Amino acid sequence: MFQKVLIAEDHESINFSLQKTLGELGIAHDVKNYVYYCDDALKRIEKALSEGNPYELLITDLSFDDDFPQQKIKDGPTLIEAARAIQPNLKVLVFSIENRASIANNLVNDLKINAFVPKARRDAQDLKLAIEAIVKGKTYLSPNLKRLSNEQASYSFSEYEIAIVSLLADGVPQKNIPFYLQEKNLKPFGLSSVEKKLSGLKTTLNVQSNEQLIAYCKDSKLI
Amino acid sequence: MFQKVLIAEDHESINFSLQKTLGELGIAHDVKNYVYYCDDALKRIEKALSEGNPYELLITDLSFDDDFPQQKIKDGPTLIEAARAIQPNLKVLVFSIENRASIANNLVNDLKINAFVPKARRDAQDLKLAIEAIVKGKTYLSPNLKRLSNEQASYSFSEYEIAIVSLLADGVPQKNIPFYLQEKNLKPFGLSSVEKKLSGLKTTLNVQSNEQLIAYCKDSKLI
DNA sequence: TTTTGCTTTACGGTTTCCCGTAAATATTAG
DNA sequence: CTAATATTTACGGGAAACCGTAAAGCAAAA
Repeated sequence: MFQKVLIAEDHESINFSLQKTLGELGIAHDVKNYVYYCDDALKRIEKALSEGNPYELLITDLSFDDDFPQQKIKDGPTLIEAARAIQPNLKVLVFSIENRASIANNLVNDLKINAFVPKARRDAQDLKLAIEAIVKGKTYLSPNLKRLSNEQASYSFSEYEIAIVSLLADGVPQKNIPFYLQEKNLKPFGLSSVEKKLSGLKTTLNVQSNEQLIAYCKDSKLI
Repeated sequence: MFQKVLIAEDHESINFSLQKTLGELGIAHDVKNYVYYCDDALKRIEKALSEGNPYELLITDLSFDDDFPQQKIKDGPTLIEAARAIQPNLKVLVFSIENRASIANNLVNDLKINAFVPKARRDAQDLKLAIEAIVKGKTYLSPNLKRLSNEQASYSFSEYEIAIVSLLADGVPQKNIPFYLQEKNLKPFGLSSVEKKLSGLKTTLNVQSNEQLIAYCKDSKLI
């Protein structure tokens, strides 16, 4: 079992229960090992590393509430990247309210996280299973993750497509979109191309109107 | 201070930390006083009442994840109504991820809840302040609630307006909306009336297109 | 350079949306 | 019951969106 684990979680109440769960796994309890800000987390990782007693596991949330003073690192993924940059062998467990399997998969693929556990019913037990799996060198994806019905069509939007849809959602008339695309150096920017792209998106996602397309994108948190 | 408090919270980890916070306030710890389902919560309230030892305070979440077996009561507001129906003097504290002041205010006005605390930084301290305020007979609205910028324009949508906007978001062409409205016995259902209503909404909310209107409604969680 | 194939843009016809006005219907007052 | 008013619906012209096709632009290969 791990001896040295760092918790980065801004919500006081969840931070508490993480401590309790670690305690039940026999992991030593030290007030210095749970922090409420990403910046503090990175500092601890640096310090522990320089002292020759590095952390073995980082448990972090994905999103952190803004607060004063402004933090340099504002979310979990950025923290993970920064931490791995100075300590590549650090294991990472993400504990988040997010429960979409696609998000978890992307984190495993892109940031090579070792486990993803959503905040949900029986999440404390879930955490224990995840930590035990990591100890054994496995990657753990919680069975509580929800594979959404629209995930089959979980078409990956390009920057170009997101730009168009965002403009629509901001109230820009379709016929004016070329102007804004050109401003952002995105091409093709012709009105015909915009029309074709929107038409193609609607076909791909099986929606009938621009309105439904916007609703879909909002639901998928694409925009 | 309260002697008998019931916790209704489906997330295991948050349930744990609530117990810890209550303990720090000197409230007795009993495994029967924290439940993971609304139905269980109501049963406990009934039982305690019939035994002549009723709960003084209910701490509940707003939304509960679905689970098997299906529960009769599926969310916090419904639980609060049901509980107050059998025990009108029960104090209620809502502890939720929701942090919009408008939602909290509506709960205070409609369901007469006694406190609202959002899950956030320092939420454990916030909970203590809330409970102490309730003990003194006060209503507590957390200072961490966010008064959104669009809240000034937080125009209250009628069932009729939500129906129209929902149809649009479902991909129904504007010209077919009259048919669906008639099916739901909503009037006026003439196409002209629909056009006027949408036009009026866009003026009121200061948006330029149907697409932006849908985006606004999704952001405000109206649909 | 020319050819070939692909991407992007332009164009035109049709449909839908938008919006002002007028007609029809419902509601209320006298 | 009639008149007055408000609400709802119908209509029509103009703008925007939609969609297929053709032209133009561009890049790689001959």
